[in-house]
Amino acid sequence: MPELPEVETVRRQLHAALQGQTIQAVDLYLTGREVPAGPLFVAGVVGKTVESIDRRAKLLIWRFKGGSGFIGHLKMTGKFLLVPLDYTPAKHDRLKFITKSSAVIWNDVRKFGYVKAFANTTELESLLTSYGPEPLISSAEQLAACLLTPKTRLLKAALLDQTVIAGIGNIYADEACFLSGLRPTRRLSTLTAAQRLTIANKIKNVLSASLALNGTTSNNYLDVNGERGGFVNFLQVYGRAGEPCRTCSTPIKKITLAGRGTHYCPQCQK
DNA sequence: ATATGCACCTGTGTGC
DNA sequence: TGCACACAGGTGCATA
Repeated sequence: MPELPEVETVRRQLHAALQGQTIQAVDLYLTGREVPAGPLFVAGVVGKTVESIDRRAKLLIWRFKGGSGFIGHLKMTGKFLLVPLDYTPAKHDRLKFITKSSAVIWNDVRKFGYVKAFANTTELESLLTSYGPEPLISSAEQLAACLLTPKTRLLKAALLDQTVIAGIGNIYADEACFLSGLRPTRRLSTLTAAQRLTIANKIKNVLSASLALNGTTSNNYLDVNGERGGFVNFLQVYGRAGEPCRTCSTPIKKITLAGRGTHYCPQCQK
């Protein structure tokens, strides 16, 4: 579910809560694809001290002192929740990481998310090889250059491809297209250099603006404190099918593109 | 080499 | 109230 702003919000909160903390115990509620080699995973985590919680694309990276750690992908409904030690397990809880003063729950309704251990930096790097540049770190010029080829590709499909630019998902792809005045159905070859630079800047702008409000909760994303993201009130097109465009009042249109619900203003976006 | 469709799961909202 | 169906923030695969 979560895209870059939501994952980064969770990263910041987890990092603040866990840096320097030792994982004293782990409760494993369910073993399956989402927790590969469950007992082995638990054994690799217990007793480790958190050095940092980092992020690459939509992946959270738990780094332990000594170089090992694990990555976590929230996919559509994954959550890390910070809870008190006397917390009662809830439906869809998969893991509980227990520290001296609190605990972190890994909960995932749809089981698409996963955690996966790595033993050292080399193993971690091998898990991160196929991602494009980070949009909040890279310059607009760098991002614009990622949208040149393949020429026949749909703009929306390119934006969703994590190997092109990392971290953009369905919400921010649609929002960035609207803010750029570009239809998501445009082929890359039809974009001018100025338009590529515009959308690159809008990608950075919309991700930053959303991050400042702890992301977007349209359905069930929650941060580690169970709080909703505040950016939902500022969405221009996502989830607004049939509602008037905030700029020109034309009803927002919804189509399927790249297999995803895609929202745009037929008047403002060309 | 791209697009499409489906698969992975569960929950929720809608319309009959 | 029940039921059937569409749809959901992500990816990865098989097929066209």
